[in-house]
Amino acid sequence: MPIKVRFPPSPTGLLHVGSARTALYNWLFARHTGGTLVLRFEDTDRARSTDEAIEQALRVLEWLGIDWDEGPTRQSERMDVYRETAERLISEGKAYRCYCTPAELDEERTRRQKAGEPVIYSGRCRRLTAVERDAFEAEGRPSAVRLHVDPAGETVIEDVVRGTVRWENALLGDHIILRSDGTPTYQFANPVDDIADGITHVVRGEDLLSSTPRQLAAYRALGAPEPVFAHLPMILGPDKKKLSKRHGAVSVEEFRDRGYLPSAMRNYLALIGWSFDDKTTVMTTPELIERFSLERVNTSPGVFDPAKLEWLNGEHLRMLTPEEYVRELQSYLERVGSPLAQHPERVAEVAPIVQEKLRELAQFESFAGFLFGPVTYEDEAVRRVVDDPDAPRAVESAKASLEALPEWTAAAIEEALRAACHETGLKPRVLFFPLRVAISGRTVAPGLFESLELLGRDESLARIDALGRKFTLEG
RNA sequence: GCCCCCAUCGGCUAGCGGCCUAGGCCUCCGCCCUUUCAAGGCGGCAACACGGGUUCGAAUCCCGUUGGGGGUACCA
Repeated sequence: MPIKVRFPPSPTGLLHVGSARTALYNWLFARHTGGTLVLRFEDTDRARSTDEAIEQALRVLEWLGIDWDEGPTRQSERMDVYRETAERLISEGKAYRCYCTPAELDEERTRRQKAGEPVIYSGRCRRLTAVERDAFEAEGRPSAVRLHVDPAGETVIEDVVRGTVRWENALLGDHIILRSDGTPTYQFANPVDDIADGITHVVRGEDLLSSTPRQLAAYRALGAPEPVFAHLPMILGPDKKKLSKRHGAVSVEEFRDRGYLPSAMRNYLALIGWSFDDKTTVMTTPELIERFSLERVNTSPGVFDPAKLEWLNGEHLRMLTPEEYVRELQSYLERVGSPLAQHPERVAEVAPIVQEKLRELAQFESFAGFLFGPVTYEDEAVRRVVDDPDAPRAVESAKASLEALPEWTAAAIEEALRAACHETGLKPRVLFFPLRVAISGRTVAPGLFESLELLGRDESLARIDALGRKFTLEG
């Protein structure tokens, strides 16, 4: 039987890395097996669902390169289906109307809680006589619809990642499938759609494991074949708590905006809860698709580690061809509205000398901005030069050799500067450091010789002069 | 309270009874690359939660404890 999976986010907030990982696993599984992926928005909670959230989710999926084969559908457009299905269940005696008020339900809950009993619905309204029911209706009492869950026996699943998991049916209670306003609950809309869509594998977060028996009760009531379940371990914040907005950088778009590559994000996300073997870390997306399997998903929750993502992004940045790198960099600069985006030719010239160092494209502006316009000096960098007794000599000698240079290329510059080292007896690190600060204003920058070449002779010498004046003034 | 899940270095993980004096990656710390450095190379610190079993033999299997997580909604 062909495999069919789905990713059904509820558009009630930002799609964070946890949901993105779930989407990714479904996608990898579908692509690996040649199956089908369905995208569905579960927006039955009208109060909390927003169009903005849907648009955001779509943007994230597009950026991540996760495409789908069917949908996106919206549950809010299928309200009549859920209602009709619930009605049918009522007429078949598998569901019933419940007239209990929130206050009554609340009271029952606290009473059971105190008594140390499982907190489930008593099933009181299931036993209502026709007369009692008519009375409630006449009274105009609102009613919800509950699914009658047979308390006998147990519900057992063979979870692909967790193995056998079982629940006593007596501990389930009759849950609500249709609210009193006529809208379906997740416990109902979700299985109804999964059945309608012919979903064969339900791959989702572990937070949904406990709700599985309730959904399976719906499958049974509807006489549908059960899907295979795979509950993925949760992704936790650094405090080992469930991921939330409180944890800062967990919104996928935030990483996109800092210049992360989708391929790096996919690689990193794939590695929380899954591994290929004991050695492989860096993987391209085709490799991920080729190697992914639900059987190798592990059971324990994982902490989201931005540091490793950052490292991995550097790896993926370096895997790009020079041409690809320029394209990524230029489009990144445009997307974030960087002024440097105005100079695509310059970006193309500079890109090769930063590719080996950057971990995030967002670092580009501070790392290479000095090649686009005037320098701004970091206090720290200037101070270190001013405090260096050898600096004046270094600058003077370097300046002399550079001025005499017939040809302004990185190779010639390197040769001249190394000769200057030899003449002055200064170590390269000592002689080069003030030059780096002079042209870039920073202690951390791309390669010195390449930077000088790109900057041009006049500008380079002007900056070296400017720094020289700085320490005749301050030193 | 009740139900379910989980438990290897600071983090991600490998390990599915002997190959483990526990391997890889990130982080951190050193050293090297007669150029800073966030790049590269080399090296180092660092873990089987605890207690009982089972077994010739347990990180691996079973039970319990502890700890963490999730659910227990007319949220998803």
